[in-house]
Amino acid sequence: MMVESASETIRTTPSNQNGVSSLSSQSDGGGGREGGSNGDTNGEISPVDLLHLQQQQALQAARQFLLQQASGLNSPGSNEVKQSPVQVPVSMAMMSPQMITPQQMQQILSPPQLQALLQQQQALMLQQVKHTHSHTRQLGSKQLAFQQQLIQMQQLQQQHILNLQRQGLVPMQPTATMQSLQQAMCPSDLQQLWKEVSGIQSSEEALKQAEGLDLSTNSSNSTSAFPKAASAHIPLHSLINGQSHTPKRDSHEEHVGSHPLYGHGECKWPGCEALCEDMGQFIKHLNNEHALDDRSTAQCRVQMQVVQQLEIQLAKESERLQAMMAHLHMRPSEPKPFNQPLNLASSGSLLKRDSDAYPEGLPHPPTSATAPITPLRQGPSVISSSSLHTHSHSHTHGVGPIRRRNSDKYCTPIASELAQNCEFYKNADVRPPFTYASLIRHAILESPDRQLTLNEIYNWFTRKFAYFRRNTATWKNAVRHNLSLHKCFVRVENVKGAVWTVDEVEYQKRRPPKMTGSPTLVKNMISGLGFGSLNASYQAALAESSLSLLNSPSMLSPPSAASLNMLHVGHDDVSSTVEQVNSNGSCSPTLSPQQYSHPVHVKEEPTDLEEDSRPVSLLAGVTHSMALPSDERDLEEDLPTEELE
DNA sequence: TCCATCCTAAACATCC
DNA sequence: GGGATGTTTAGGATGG
Repeated sequence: MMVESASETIRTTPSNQNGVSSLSSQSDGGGGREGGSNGDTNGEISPVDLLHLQQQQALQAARQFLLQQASGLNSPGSNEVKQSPVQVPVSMAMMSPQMITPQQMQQILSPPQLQALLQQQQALMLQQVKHTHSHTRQLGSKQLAFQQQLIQMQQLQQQHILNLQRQGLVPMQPTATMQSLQQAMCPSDLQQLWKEVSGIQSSEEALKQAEGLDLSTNSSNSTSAFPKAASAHIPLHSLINGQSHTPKRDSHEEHVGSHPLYGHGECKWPGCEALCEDMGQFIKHLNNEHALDDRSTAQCRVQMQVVQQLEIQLAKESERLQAMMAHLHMRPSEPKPFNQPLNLASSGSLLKRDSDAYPEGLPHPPTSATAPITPLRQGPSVISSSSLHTHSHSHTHGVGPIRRRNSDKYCTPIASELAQNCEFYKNADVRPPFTYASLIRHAILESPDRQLTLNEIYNWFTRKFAYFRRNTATWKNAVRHNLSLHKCFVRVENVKGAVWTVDEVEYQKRRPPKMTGSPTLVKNMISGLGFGSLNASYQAALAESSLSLLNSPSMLSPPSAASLNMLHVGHDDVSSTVEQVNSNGSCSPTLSPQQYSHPVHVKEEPTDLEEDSRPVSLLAGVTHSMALPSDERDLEEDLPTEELE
């Protein structure tokens, strides 16, 4: 909406055609970059760039508007403010604080433009003053400018302007102009105004202007950004009282050696900048020049409103930042396998899926067997890479797999994913977003004995994933290849033949660090960063990264039931841990301590140094990880190796 | 660009 | 001999 408005406004200026073409091409729903005039036809435009572009065009619109305003004001013999041919609402939309920061407005407002705008408002205020203060002398231009700024900082309370409009004195356009200027006025502008005003304005006038700003005259403005109790509606006597304490406080702070109004050898009173050699001189200056009088009171009041305005601006900017972050972290165009209707198990999960952040009706991954796809996890990696390109490299042979390696990269909780999407993966020809190694490991750890024959691994794959019910030669070869290649998979011979087990130590060795930093940092990232849009699985992984530390007996109290629940479904590593806990706690019907120690025979004893580094033997390496106390195991499994050391 | 990781393909060996 | 299993190598792709 704002983009379109910008285009409309900018179209009035041929010099802005560049901005129009590029912006309109982006505002038409992603119709491409065929505009081409901006020279950005080959590169991808990031959302940040788009925002920047929009703001630049907004600035162009604002400049155009101001120029037209100035030209209208400069028309000779014009006593009334002319109605600009520019579409005012459009321009105002462009100049809203959501589009232009005060700094940018300061940059675009050249002195003549600002002067023209002020002159326009001077004319308005002149009539206002004539009406409301008939006894008042004609004010100088700087006084008027000051008064206008006062009014602008109160958002030009509508009641006040409506009164003028009823008198036919003020058209709508200047109202919007002042509002926008007020929104865009930066502290330096105000400082300059202060400087202009402070030297000439009498105390009486300042007081009158301040009185005129009282919100009591604008009480009908329900949308006023200034809380009455917090800013302009503060009774004057209270201000005076507050001011009366200033010298006493100053004398106190003199001993301290610092003063908020004193810095770099000069007075920081708004618009003053008087040079003071030392604090004593400054205090003297403060008491003399900025003593309790009407002018200081008015200035103080204005300063309050400046602060208010900045706070409002900050709130708006923060809101915009939130929106930007939300947008950048959530790409609606991404395939969202976790939003599948088949995601039956997730409904009751404690893990809140990021589907909440999506509007209804977004495309879901196909479930047909004709187009295997690889669901991508929603996580940091997606933001940086997967969202910008398809991430769907497809080989020309065989299964046509799509690369996926995020499970290991970010320690995707397979147990959580499978638990919540098991039906989906069973029925849909969707490649699971896990590596072969992680799938094999999960299959093995999921088995009652934590050991599987190759054929049982095959069966697990085909049973769990529809994707692996075809092209068996390819993925079975890959499974065998992974079993042999990775040292974390240990071939063990038992009475039934060769089985495969998992050496967790080795598995953790080959896993990249999931999250560096202190647990506090991780926890703060989860809780404080506001990444509600992040995939809950990733959040769970993060949480587990910290919980694994927090669960340490020396670190924290036992995890809550919710935490345990999350752990159980949230991470393959941790789920195995929980299983272990359950087995030791006689909650699991599948595992017993005896089963861990059932006789198996190592077929091939390792001989190289690396293998010798394993605990005792291959079997010992397996049993080592399984026999660890749960807390230790948590630490070992969930922490990067460097955190363990 | 380099490197680590992952995936796929393929060759080869061994065992049943 | 054939199939299953296991090992190894090679090459391409991807991402840090």
